[in-house]
Amino acid sequence: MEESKVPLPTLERLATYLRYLNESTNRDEVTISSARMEEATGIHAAQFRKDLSYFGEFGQPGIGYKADELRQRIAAILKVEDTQPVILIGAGNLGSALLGYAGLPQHNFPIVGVFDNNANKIGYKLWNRTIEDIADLKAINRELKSQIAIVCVPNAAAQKVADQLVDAGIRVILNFAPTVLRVPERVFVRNVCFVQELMVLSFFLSPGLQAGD
Amino acid sequence: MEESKVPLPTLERLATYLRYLNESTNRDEVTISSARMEEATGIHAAQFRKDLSYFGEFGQPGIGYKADELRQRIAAILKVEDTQPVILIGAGNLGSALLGYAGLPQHNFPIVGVFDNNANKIGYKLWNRTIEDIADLKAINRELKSQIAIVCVPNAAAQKVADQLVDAGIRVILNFAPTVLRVPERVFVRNVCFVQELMVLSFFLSPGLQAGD
DNA sequence: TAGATTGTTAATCGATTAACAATC
DNA sequence: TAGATTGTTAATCGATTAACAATC
Repeated sequence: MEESKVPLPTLERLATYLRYLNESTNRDEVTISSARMEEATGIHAAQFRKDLSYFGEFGQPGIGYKADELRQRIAAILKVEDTQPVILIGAGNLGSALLGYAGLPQHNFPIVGVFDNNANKIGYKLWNRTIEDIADLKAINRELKSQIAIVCVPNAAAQKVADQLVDAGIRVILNFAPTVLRVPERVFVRNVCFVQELMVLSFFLSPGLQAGD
Repeated sequence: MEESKVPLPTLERLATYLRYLNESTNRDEVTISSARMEEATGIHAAQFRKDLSYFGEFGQPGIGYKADELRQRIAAILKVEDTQPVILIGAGNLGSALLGYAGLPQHNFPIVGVFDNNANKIGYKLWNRTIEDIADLKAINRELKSQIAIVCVPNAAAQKVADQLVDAGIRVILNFAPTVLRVPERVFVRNVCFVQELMVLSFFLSPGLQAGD
C-alpha cells in the first residue's frame, strides 16, 4: 500500500464512493458493480476500478463488489472506520455552524474541543460545549489526543493558529481562512474557500446576461 | 479567449492570484513578478505565466506585471469586476453563517435573497433579511436577476431545489449538500463537502498514532 | 548596454480512459 | 457453460515544468 504513489484525485474519489456507500438509502444494495457506481457518482467505471487497484483486489469478476465489504475497506484505507476526534478553532459564525452540523459525528468526525482567543467567548458555551482558551490548546490536546483541526478564524490570525496547532501535535488541518498556511512538510492542509469557488463559477456566466434573458 | 480550452485548474489558480491581489495588505506592491507570485501563493512561476497566457499578454518582460492592472484583468476574466448577486437556499446553520460572512459582499458576491421551505422560517428575518418561500423563487428571481445560487439544504431536498433553481434561470450553483445534482449541461455546479475533505485528510494520518506520540 | 523577466514552445510528467484476458 | 464484470496493461489525453528567444 505505497501511500506516496496514490494520486490525490484518487483519494478524493474514494471519499465520494464511501459517502455513497454510507448513505442509508443505499444500504439495500448487496452487491455493486463499477457500472452502477458510475451511475451513482458520475465517476467513470474504469476510473473506479483503477482507483481501487491501488489498494488490492476488492471485487469478484462477473459479479461486482460486496457493498458492505467495499464500504469497510474504503473506510479502512481512509482511516475512518474508527472515530477520529476533531478540534475546532474559532467560535464564530462558521465555527458554530460546523459544531452544529450532524454530518460530522455521523461520519466519525466528532468535534471534541472548541477554542477561541476572544475573552468574550472563552468559558461560554456554544451548542452546549465550553469554548476553551486557545492559549491552553497544547495542554488540553494532551488529553483530547486529536490529530485533526478545523480552522475557522479570520485571515489575520490563521498563521499563528496554525503554528500553535502544529505545536500541539495536530497532523492535518482543514483551513477555512483564505490564506496559504506555512506548516512543516509532515503536516497536511486542505483549504476551503467559498469566495474562490464562487469566482470559478462566475467565470462560466455569459457576459452581460441576466437570469431570464 | 477560447473559454472552452481553459483548464479548470487554471481557473482555480486565477482565483487564488486574484484573492492575493485583492488583499489590502498587498496593495502597496506596484509591480509583481511571476517569481514574487510564486513566493506568495506557492504556485510555480511558470504555471502562473502559463495560466495568464490563455488570456493574452499581461506583463512587461524584464519588469513584471502592474499589480493593479493585473488585478483588474483577472477580475474581468472571472467576471467579478462588477457585483454578482447571489441567492441562498436553506436558512439553517450553514446558510446563516454564509449570510453573516462579510467576505462574500467584500468580493462582489452579495447575497440578495434567502429562501427556505420551512413554514417556521418563512417570513422571519435572518441577519435582518426576510426569509422567502422557496415556492416563490422563480417569481422573486425575476426581480433579483441572480444567476448564482448557494445551496445549503439537507440532502433529501437538494435535487428538488436544483430543479427549481434551473427553472428560475440560475446558471451556476455552489452546492453544500453532499449529493450529485443532476442539472442541464449549460448549468455549472461546484460541490463543497466538509466530510469529504476530512476523509481525504484522514488518509494522511499514521495508523494507530495519536497526538503526542 | 546589461540584467531581468516575460510569453511560448517543447519536454516531461501524471492522470484518465479503453481494451481485454482472467475468472466468477 | 455462457454472460458478466473484474483487474491491469497499454494508449490517450491533458496538465505541469523547463528552457530560452524576445524584449523591456
